[in-house]
Amino acid sequence: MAQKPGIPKGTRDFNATEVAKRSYIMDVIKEQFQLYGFQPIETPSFENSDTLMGKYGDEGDRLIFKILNSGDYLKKVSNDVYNSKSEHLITPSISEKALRYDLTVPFARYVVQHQNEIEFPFKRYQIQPVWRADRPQKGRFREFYQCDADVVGSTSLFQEVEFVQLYDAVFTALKLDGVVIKINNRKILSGIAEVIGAQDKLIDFTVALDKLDKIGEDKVKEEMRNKGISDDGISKLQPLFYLKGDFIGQIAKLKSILISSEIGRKGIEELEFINTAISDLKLNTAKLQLDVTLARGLNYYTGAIFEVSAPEGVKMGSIGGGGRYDDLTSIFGKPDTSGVGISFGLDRIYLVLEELGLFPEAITETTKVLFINFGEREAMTSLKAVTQLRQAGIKAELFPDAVTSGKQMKKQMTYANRRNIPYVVVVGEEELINQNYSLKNMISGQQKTVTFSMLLKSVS
RNA sequence: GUGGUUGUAGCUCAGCUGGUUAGAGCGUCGGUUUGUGGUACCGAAAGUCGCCGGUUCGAACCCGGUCUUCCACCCCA
Repeated sequence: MAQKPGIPKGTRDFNATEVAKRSYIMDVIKEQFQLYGFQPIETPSFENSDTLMGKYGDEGDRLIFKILNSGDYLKKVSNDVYNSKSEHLITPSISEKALRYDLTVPFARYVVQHQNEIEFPFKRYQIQPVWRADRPQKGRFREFYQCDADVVGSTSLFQEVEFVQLYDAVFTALKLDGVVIKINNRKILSGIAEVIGAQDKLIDFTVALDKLDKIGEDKVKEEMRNKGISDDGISKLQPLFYLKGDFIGQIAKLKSILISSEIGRKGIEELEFINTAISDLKLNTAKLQLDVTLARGLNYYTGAIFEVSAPEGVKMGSIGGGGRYDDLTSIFGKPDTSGVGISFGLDRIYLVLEELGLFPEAITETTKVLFINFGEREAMTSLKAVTQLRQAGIKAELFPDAVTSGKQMKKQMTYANRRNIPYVVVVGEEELINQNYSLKNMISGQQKTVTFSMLLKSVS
């Protein structure tokens, strides 16, 4: 055998079953997006580098796939730059475009670019692939789909409330019970940083705090110390490490910690509003949980932060995330436009549904009736019946190649069996003479001779 | 980007401290059954042991590089 072809690491081929299952998830999400009033848009798979670079931090820049300029791209590079061997200098001069890294930044660009055509508040959804030059792991790919819904141009906290409901609606529709919608607020994190005198180290502080679940209290403190947060400040955090219990209880404790911080109090107020509304409106299957250690997400979140984790017992990272960003469009020249949005990780949801066996049987259903092909005359008669069945909305097909021996018959039956086609119709010489059809049920193995109207009725 | 891990037939995997013609199960194909699949029996095909190089009389096995898989970190859906 010749050298086998392959695909780049972190990418995948999808077979018919996989495509059907992925479409199922996307259709459910789309349906809910539309029920909540979101309109679809699409943006190009690659953007100008300026649009993307610097929006995700240094780490993000590293993970953006850059597209090499066309033509003799080295010719334009000055000798100084060329000899510098510095990627920071060389990359911009040989690459001016890059594959999109997420859907939020291109959306912000879209909003600014089309601001005069858009009615605000603008609610849009977008389901498209994104690319990251990451090292693959379970549930982590270099090409994957994001399903985003965002609202820009409204500061109302009802948006946050509706997004919690939307998460609940989608996962309920997917029969994925028991997902946990974790919520936090950047203002609370800012408030805490303020209280411990580490306002300038907010990012370092939150990144460390976020790891509490994973590495434990001691390591978190160690990391904070390494980042230059004072021991005095860290000791003030102590109550945070034991902040357990229900939403209201946690809020009460936070209030006492953040009493001196105006921004912290504002964050608490927002969380209370959302929780009160959700308690009143009620969720179907999801749970809303306050998690003050939740700090993931991009540097641009300013208010609410969301993350959805799979039901307990499923080993999978987050299956969704989002938050409010007050200033994203100002990077592109449109200040004072608040946005809030959420994202669904299609590929991870797929893995979770697969693991729990939650895909409906029906989605992989293919052809329902296969006609055995005995030759030209028989095939023509069969094709007439096939056409009528199709008009009646029944998936039907004729085996394209004729029987030339008994083995061919066997081959066609095997084909039907492999493809899980539940009915086979035999139209041979006998049936042609008698103007009837031999209908075989492939599950029971029973066969009967019928007229067309009986055939239609049997397979409907 | 850092550290580790994996790669043998279409698939899942054996293969002892390096030693003749590299094995199994499942699948595929053929036959028992020339108008009948899914279960049974018989038989067959199929592998430059990820790729390149090195050590050795001799390498699937040891060493180096590279690609790939999965995992941890970084970060994240």
